[in-house]
Amino acid sequence: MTVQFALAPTSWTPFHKDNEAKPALGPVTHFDQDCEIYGEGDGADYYYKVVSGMVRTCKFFADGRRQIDGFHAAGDLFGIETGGEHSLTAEAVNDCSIVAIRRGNVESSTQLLPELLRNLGRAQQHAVLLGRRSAVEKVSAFLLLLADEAASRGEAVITLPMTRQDIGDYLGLTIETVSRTIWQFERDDILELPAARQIKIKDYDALVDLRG
Amino acid sequence: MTVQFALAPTSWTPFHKDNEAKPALGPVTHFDQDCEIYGEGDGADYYYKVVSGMVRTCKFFADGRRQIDGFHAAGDLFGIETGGEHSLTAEAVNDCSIVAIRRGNVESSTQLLPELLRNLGRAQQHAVLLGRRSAVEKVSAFLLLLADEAASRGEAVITLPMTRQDIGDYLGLTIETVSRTIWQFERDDILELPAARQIKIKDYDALVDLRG
DNA sequence: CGCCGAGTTGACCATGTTCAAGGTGGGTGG
DNA sequence: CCACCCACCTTGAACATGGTCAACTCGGCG
Repeated sequence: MTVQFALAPTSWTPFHKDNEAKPALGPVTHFDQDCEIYGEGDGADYYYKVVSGMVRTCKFFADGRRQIDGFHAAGDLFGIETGGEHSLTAEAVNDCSIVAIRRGNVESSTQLLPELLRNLGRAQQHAVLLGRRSAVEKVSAFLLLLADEAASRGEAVITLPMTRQDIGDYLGLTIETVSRTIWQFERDDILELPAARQIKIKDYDALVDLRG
Repeated sequence: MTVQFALAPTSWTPFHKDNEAKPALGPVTHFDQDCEIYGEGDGADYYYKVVSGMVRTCKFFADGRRQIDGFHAAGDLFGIETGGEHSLTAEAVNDCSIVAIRRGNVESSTQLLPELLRNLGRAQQHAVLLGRRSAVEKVSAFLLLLADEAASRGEAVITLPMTRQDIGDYLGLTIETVSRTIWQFERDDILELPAARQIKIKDYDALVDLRG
């Protein structure tokens, strides 16, 4: 793994040089897998947009546990904070390209709003997913999310960018439970697993049922 | 319980008649305890602001389980949605007064933004609280939230507006577990319970420790 | 006084965690 | 091209946390 530093605000250069009321964009920066994009407590002068690849935002606890707050795919905005510093850590799930956007442009508010609403809706959905739901419900809900995304890209098979550990930390489950649950789905002829990181859904409706 | 209907959009009348660029406000409406303010699937033409009392937004499942997404106190905005309809149900935790604000005023965006950011931050915190945390960690985190709010109002004792069931559904725990955990805290001299709905924190630091 | 809903307490049990071992596959170097 | 290695994943068995079910207490209100 190549060590890389987070986007340095000092190296920021405007992308749009005309008078359009567009947000000030930094250069597209590449991050290798598992690289930190920003850390908890870093100044939140910029927010970020995924160009390609996938980013996870997460919280680390003193005992080493980790809660993944969300996965962000191409087009998603992340790192939008209420205070002056980031409350989560952002890392590259796989190799990815990111654009930094300078915060504080009031004129960008109207463009920001829809993205912000989307993030809020997702965060709420995530909370609903985590509370008082069984492993089967959590995993099937997660797979359905991925399936819908894949379908919207016209893909019939889900290719997982993230590890079982990532999934577990997102769903509040151990890797063992995630593994067992997925295996159970395969046994029940709901899924097909051509490879470890590939999932083909054979019985979509069954998953919808199991989600609860 | 008096049955009351949700704010009827048809009965909306402007509150501000001058030319100020303020959001169009509906009248302040009162809701009795446990009344529904809006339901999942209702049109989201308005969002709402709590004037007094407390509101819970929650998701109901087919099997009767309920996940509370958040509690909203005086001054809080709720019901801000990404789509055309509400994805959650809003109910009055206790008797409360609510103002409806018409959605779609572009000029209100800049006023909406900070509230939206706050809601996003809270939702993220909530997700972190729900995933892979023990009952002790969840309850202590919840009590600390309440304690800080109470302290900001200059109150030394927390007065709970919500039932144990509400707390359980917020934290993803059963009422029994909530009850046992709080009782354990009292036993450990961390809390004092003058009444069922009153909590005095005796050892704040211990709670911070337990929160993890 | 008795009822009723909210809360507490106890005993048992199920789900998911923990710990431990074994498998698999992609990449690297001989 | 094959052997090895390592990270990732899978599988199994014991265990613990919190859920379930049930009984009981408490306090407010008719």
